Amino acid sequence: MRQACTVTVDPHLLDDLEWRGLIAHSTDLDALREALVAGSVRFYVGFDPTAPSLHMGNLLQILTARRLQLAGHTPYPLVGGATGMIGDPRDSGERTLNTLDTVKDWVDRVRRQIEPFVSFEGSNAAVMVNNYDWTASLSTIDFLRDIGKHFPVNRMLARDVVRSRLEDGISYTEFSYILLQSMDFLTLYRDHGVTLQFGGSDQWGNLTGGVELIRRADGGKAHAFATPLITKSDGTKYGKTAGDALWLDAEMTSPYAFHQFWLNVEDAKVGELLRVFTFLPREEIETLEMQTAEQPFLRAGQKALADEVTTLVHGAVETAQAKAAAAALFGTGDLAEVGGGTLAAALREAGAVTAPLGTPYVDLLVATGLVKSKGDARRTIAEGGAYLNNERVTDPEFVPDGSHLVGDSWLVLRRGKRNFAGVEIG
RNA sequence: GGCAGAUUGCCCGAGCGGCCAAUGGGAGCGGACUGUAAAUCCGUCGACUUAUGUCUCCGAAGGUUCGAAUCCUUCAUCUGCCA
Repeated sequence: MRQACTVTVDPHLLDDLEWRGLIAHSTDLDALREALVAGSVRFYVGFDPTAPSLHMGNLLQILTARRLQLAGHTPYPLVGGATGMIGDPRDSGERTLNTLDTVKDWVDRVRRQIEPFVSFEGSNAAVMVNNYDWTASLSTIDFLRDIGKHFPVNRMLARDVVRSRLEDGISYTEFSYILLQSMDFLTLYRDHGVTLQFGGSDQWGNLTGGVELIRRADGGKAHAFATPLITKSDGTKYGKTAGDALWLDAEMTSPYAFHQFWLNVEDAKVGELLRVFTFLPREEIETLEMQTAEQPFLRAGQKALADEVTTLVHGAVETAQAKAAAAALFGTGDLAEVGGGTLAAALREAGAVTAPLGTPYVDLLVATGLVKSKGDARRTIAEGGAYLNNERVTDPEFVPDGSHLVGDSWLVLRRGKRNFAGVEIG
């Protein structure tokens, strides 16, 4: 057997996953439980390079992989060099294909983002794989004979995603995606003894496709489970609208913005998010949930959540800086009383630009990116949503002068309640 | 290949020669309330400008007209039916 016997596995892993609500669907749960207790299970979870960075939804999978590894199992994180070329079908319609160069670049970036979350050492060291390696050279004939033969089209057509697309159309390319992902599982099963795959609940069809392929092709037994889709309490996705996706890349979503995102999570979701996105133990999470219910204004749950997740993704140093920045900007005290160094750091964290003294306030708003045009800036002022140094600005012609500087050379701009940006005069 | 229909601002969707920067809904943004929450209410939502002005815009390019998102031609893409 290829199972590593030197690793001790945590027998309570599945209970913990269930308590955290991480198992939305699964194949035979008892069989999975048995396997997870018997020894180190080799498992895989795939990430398609659909953007230059992974996002919040992917983080859930990465952390789940980490949980499994910490419990003694062996991760095979997969980057979709091949599947990323094809595109998973989605309800919103046919995807635009990316070029090979783009996909390759994104594959590298995605791989580097996953690496810090798993360990590549020890007897259950992670093994990074790329499905391009066994897919690129595959011949069409082999693919159709060895893989395609096991997929009844009537069943493929019955899948929800496919059915919803039949009206508007779906290309053969996207229709075939499930074959590629299923083949990945089969390949990893054959070559590496991987017997478990998990993914988001939208991947359920693809997950079971692989399990079934292993059964049909090799008569093998494999497992799969799907993690839940995390939505806001009104049922909509987080970061669904363009622009405000929560990226793991610090260049795309600053650690400050990342920390703020978690801090602003709605009360009703804090418990769920703590269970899913942090490694805090059960008792601690239950205490935080209780505090959130009884004294919601303290936002103890949100604070713990923001600190934990930001530390996981960006490290303790960045987290401390994000917190310090928030404390300086949202603090009740006078901005002038915040130390110059602290203020400067806070503003750089929140976003800062430089401009000469005498620049009209409207232009400063545009320069910081708080508004997207001068018209937008004037509108915001008219709506009463524009502030300088925490005081509302009502005059659209306002031009800050030397008397407005705080922390030596800074102007603190704010739009609405919580969007800050700094301007360094120089 | 033939015939028919579609393509509207971030999304969905009205408009079918002037009153259209373009109804309505959603998302977003701001205000009030509060806790950097949810719900609710109000406002806002192309750009420049801040004027009762200019520019860009209704798949793309041409054309008809005093005037086009609206009519015509060609092209592109999608859908359906027939080969």
